[in-house]
Amino acid sequence: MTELPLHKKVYEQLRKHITEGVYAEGDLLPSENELCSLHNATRPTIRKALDRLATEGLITKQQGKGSIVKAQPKGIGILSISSTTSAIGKENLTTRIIVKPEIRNWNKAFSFEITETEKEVGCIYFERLRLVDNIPVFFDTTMIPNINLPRFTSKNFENNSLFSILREQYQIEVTGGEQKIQAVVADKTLSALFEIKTGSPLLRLDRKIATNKKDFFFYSQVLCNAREYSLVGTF
Amino acid sequence: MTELPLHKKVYEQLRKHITEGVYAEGDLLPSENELCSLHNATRPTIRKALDRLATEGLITKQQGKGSIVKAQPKGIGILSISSTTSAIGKENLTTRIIVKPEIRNWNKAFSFEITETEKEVGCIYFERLRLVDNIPVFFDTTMIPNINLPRFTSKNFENNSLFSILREQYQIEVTGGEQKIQAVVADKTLSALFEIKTGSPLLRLDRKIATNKKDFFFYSQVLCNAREYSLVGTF
DNA sequence: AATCAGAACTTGTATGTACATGTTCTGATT
DNA sequence: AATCAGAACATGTACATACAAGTTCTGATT
Repeated sequence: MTELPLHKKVYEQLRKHITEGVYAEGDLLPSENELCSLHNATRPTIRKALDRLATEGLITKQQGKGSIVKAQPKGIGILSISSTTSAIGKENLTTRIIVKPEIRNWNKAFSFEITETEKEVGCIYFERLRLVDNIPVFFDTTMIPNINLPRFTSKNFENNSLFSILREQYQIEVTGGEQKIQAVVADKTLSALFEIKTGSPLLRLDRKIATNKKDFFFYSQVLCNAREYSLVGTF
Repeated sequence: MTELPLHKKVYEQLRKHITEGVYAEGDLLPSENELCSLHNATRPTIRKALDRLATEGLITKQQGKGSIVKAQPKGIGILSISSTTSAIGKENLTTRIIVKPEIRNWNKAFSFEITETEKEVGCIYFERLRLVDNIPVFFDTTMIPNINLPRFTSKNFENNSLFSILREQYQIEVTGGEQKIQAVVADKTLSALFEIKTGSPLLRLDRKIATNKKDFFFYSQVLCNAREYSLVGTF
């Protein structure tokens, strides 16, 4: 267990407090100097945490006034946040495994090209359906290069998020990634999964996810019925 | 004309050099110390510029090695970048005005609520079709509160981007915003505009755009035929 | 010639300081 | 009582410094 940098700890705590409602929309966060004494840190350190919150759209900063907590986007923050669980909160989210984790050969990861090494080792493949308030909202397919993940296929993804498992059991942290977004229409299979009409519009996100392990990426494709829950992001 | 902060100037210059190809994909940027002497700045200042490039996905930083220029996303970077022009480059983009700028009453800005003040002053409304290589790719509707923008409706949007006009003639800078993304299917009107079949999938982006003028937002809805050009973003 | 320790680089984290600039409150003056 | 200058406090920018930790090159030793 490596020690988290101070500015990250401060960021995590503030973020948690904001998302959990300790500070309400429109509230002022403690001033930078107050946060300094709270965390035994100096302003540059505190400011680094606040800057990140600002670029992620959780607060706005106003010179002379302070850091103001922004309205929490009502939709699904999957564009900037890394995991579905943190995007909508655990309470209403249930998961149904459609295809259990298994080893497969692969030549491409959706619309992303993969390296020769990745092709050789194959991938761990699984499909999940995520329901919000018992309505199917996401159908996601995940492909992870089959390197150094002993006993991975036997893990249970119903109650634990993929990201937690990677972090806690394999020390793999998600550091970022890229995604492509398209609109598609539901075919027979998808309309059955989402319980919608064939021809209904769906969002498709192809994501290449980067980690703290160099050259270790994994890939996921998310199909999203964004009728009730639209995807939200800040820029 | 207010002086730009040093860290922003450094950021702008590096960004320009990267997008213009002075540094190729995979190249190392000059080290932080080299950039310090280049710009007569100190490391914290330089690092602030580099950090922004990193969070925007233009570079990755590797401890002990340096700042590596990332591959420029091939798709349309509309998710993180603010204007269509900068998203795909001027060369291939042409604009067709569907509805010329005019004053209208409004009660909502697409899926965003607006304030009483905004309702009272009305909005400047216009619709544009953007073609990439002569193929219709974007259809956007813009609504701008009708405050302090003299002679705005007579401006020409075919050759100048909205963002340039706001910046150069009204000193309004875009500072950020939020957006909601949905998938929709083309109705009769849209299928005619995009020259596609009725029922084809389209992306719909509702955007609320924040500026340096406090409480001054404007709104745009972009419908996007993302079949050939998928939307790309980093996170 | 191959190996390996270490120097010389790189970025990461954190402190301390100084002054500029915008906002809010307060108290003396009117 | 209302007004307004200024104190107090907020964030914005920038400097200088120090050490930690990862990467790469180099040269002495084997």
